[in-house]
Order: sequence, then C-alpha cells, then structure tokens
Amino acid sequence: MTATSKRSNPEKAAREAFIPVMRELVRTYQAFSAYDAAGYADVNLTVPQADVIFTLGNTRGLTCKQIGENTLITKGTLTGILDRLEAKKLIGRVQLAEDRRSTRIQLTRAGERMFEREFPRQIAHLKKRFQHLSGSELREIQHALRKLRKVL
Amino acid sequence: MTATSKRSNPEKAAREAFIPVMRELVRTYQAFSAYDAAGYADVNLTVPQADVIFTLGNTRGLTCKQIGENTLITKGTLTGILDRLEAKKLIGRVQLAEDRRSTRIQLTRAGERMFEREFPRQIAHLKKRFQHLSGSELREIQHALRKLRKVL
DNA sequence: TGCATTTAGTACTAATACGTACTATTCTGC
DNA sequence: GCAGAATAGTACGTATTAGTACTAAATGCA
Repeated sequence: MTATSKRSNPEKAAREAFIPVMRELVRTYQAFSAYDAAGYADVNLTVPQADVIFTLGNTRGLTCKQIGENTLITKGTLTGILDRLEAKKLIGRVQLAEDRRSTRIQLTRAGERMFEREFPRQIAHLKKRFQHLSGSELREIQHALRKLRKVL
Repeated sequence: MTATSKRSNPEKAAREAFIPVMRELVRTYQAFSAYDAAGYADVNLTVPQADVIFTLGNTRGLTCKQIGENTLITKGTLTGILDRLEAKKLIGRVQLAEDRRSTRIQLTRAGERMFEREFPRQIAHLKKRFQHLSGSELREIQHALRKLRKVL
C-alpha cells in the first residue's frame, strides 16, 4: 500500500452514500428532542422524569424493570431518577411480598395529578408541530423509520 | 366540565395519530446510537470525543464555536470534552493573535493518527448495517426524515 | 473617545447516562 | 434440599449534557 492510498482512506470513507441519511437521522432526532424538552420549561420535571411519570400513568404501579423496558432508561440511571421523583413526593416505592427482590413504583396522589395535567398538555404541545403532517405523511415517515430501524 | 370528561383527557391524548411516529423516531435513533457507540468499544474514545476528533480531521484547526456548530455540542459541554482530549494529547489549544477571545483547537500528530485510523474504521462499522439498504431506500428514508425535521 | 453590547471560552451545579461491582433474593438442576 | 446461576435493584466512578454566571476581548455607535 502506498502512502497516497493510505492517506486517501478518510476521504474515501467520507464519501459513503449512507452518511447523509445518518446525519439526517441525528439532526431530526435532535430537533424533536429540543422541541420536546422545551415543553417542560415551566414544569418542575426533567424529560426523563416526565417519561417515567407518563409511563406510570394509568397503571397500578410498575417494577423498575418494567419502567426501564418502556422508557429505555437503564436501571442504574433509573435509581437516581426515582430518587428525585420520590423526593418530590410524586412516586412511592413499595416492596413486593411475592418477590422481595422487586419494588413496585407507583404514582402518589400528587403524581397522578401531575400526570393528568401534564401529559395532555405535552401531547398538545407536540401536536402543534406534528399536525402539519397528513395521515399519509405520518404513515410514510413511520414506514421509512421502521425500515431503517430494522437494519440497525 | 364533568369529572368524567376531565378524567378521560389523558386517554384521549394517548390516542393521537402522531404518537407512533414519535415513538418510532426515538427507537430508531436509540438503535442507531447504540450500534454507533458499540463501534468505539475497543477505542479509547467516547462518542462525543470521537465526534470532535472526526470534525477536526482534515482541517487546520477550528474554534470552539465552529466545533459546536458542527457537532451540536454546547460550549459548556465542549470545554470538558476538550480538556479530556487535551489530557490524552490528541488535541492542542492555541490562542489566536487575530482575536484573543478565540482559541484554535487542532489535532496533534497523535490526534491525526487517531483520526486516520479510527474514522475509516467507524465508517466501515456503520456500513455493515447501512449496506442492507439500497440507494433508493436510502433516498426514501432521507426524504421522510427531512420532511419530519422540517415541521419540527 | 467612551461605553454598552456582543462574542468566545471557562467555571460551576444539577441531572442524566453507562458500566461494573455489590447485596439480597429467587430459581434451577440434580 | 442445596450449590450455582439468574434476577432486581442500588452504589459508585467517569463522562456527557444543559444552563447560568463569569472573565476577557472585540465591536458598535453616539
């Protein structure tokens, strides 16, 4: 291998056809993420905290494992998020008698009120942007995303 | 407003048509992100650190502001990432004479070697998955993502 | 010139985020 | 029924992340 071909390696890699798609995915997610986060500006909840509250809404409580599966938050991270939600008195931890390794996490009264107020508000916030897409556009985008996710 | 209609608010919100698209975007990004990160398992670089090294590759140095614009890393976060890259002797900070507020960040020799070795390797890693998509599929996905990003 | 504003970068705090190690508990195969 | 494997959650260390405050320097404009 010559010095020239070796040096041309990064340039060649940079011309791969999939790179713009990858960039677009990252930019689109970033834009969504920023707009979503802006919806919580006036609420005393971070995005992951709201994710947990919304996951617990309309359930009779879930284990950490179940919350993790729904939110994609890893268990180590979840401990801290639950600690902060517990400090805000929005959730409670209950030891299970059936399996004493597990804990049932459930909304307190205040947590339920938070869910009933903030979940519809946040969905309405997001709808302000998504409403500009038609039903067929939404289906087309979902189809494309699923195709991409399948290969990843 | 009756108690019933008030309680049905969250359920109604949960039926919005755009929610599955939103979920798919998050899942797809998550899958990409995990696969991308796995590519750095045996390299002494974190994902943001690699992002900075790759941005600096084939340039004569950039300011923090320019790096931030490219990588979408905010300036406060960038300071810490650059500190760690400087500790690894992969980048250097040079005060600019023209504008003494600015710093030129540039790869060291070791940083350049890291870029020339790891950038093509990571692109090859990602290609293993993206190669399962045809050119028209890539265009279709990029088109759909751009449409979504435009409304956000 | 003279000063308010803007710009570039760092310092600091709080909250994620991941990986590993650890404890307690339960399950499994024999 | 018991040793070993698997499971649930926490503790801890390192690295990001956003946001705010701060310093220094450059710019705009009256």
